[in-house]
Amino acid sequence: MTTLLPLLTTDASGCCAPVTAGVMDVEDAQRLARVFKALGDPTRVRLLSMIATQSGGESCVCDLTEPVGLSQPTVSHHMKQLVDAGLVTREQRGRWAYYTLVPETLAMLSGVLDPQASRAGTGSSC
Amino acid sequence: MTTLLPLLTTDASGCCAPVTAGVMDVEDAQRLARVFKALGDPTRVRLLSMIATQSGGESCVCDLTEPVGLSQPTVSHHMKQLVDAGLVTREQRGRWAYYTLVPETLAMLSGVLDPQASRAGTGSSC
DNA sequence: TCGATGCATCGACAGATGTCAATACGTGGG
DNA sequence: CCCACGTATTGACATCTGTCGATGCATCGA
Repeated sequence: MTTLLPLLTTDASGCCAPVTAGVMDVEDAQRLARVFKALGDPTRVRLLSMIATQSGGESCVCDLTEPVGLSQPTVSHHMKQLVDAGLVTREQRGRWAYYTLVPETLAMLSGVLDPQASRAGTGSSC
Repeated sequence: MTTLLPLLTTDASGCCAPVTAGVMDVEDAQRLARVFKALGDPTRVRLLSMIATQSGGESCVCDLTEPVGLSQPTVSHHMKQLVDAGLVTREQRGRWAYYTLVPETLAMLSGVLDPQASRAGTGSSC
């Protein structure tokens, strides 16, 4: 599991290795940053919030456009960002496109950021 | 506590309120997005990782420039972003500027994203 | 079959962002 | 006091991003 505080790589490979060893590699950083970037817009945060609070845990674009106060194409654009980041999934049902959160992605991010999960590696036993 | 899955506001005010009630308000979303945006760059994620893995939990710019492979002004720029987002603190000691993680901010984000913490409000008891 | 509806894509545009070289700022040493 | 060193700031530039109106593409109902 990757954690952010140490931001250690998934494998606990090198102990007492050079500074950059044990540090998240470039690819992992890119993947993580891609997801965080999707969360880096107030509108998208609100969209996620709306989907999450919606009874049933899913929403269609038509439910989201008005409360967000932006045009339908803009909302569609944001939803695509969230889908590409793996934060929500899209399901077409009839004329409507329903979006649902991906708890696994949220849990992954939560774990990466959790300071509690980051104590390993801080030890001085080597 | 704010959680992201429901992305509910801090106060559990409205039950069975209109759709946008219980949803994170605009200001909260802006604050959150601001921090996530700081995490939305691979370089900054790596910088955080390096600081976290550094023994002592702090690093100066001179330690970060070379492993990141970018110019010193660019690293300084990124560090300012991280400071402004509340993810790290800066302490000048002699000629060097030391940066340290802010565990509280990471914990806050982790809590916001944690799907486990978001079950409240999903109930159908009203 | 045809029109209406929900959503995505396109094209355009202003503003934000990441990067660097050059320069300015502060601190410590001689 | 002045110089060297670590860092921050500035200015410039290319690229990315958020937003919209217009349009295209399915799907459903009549």
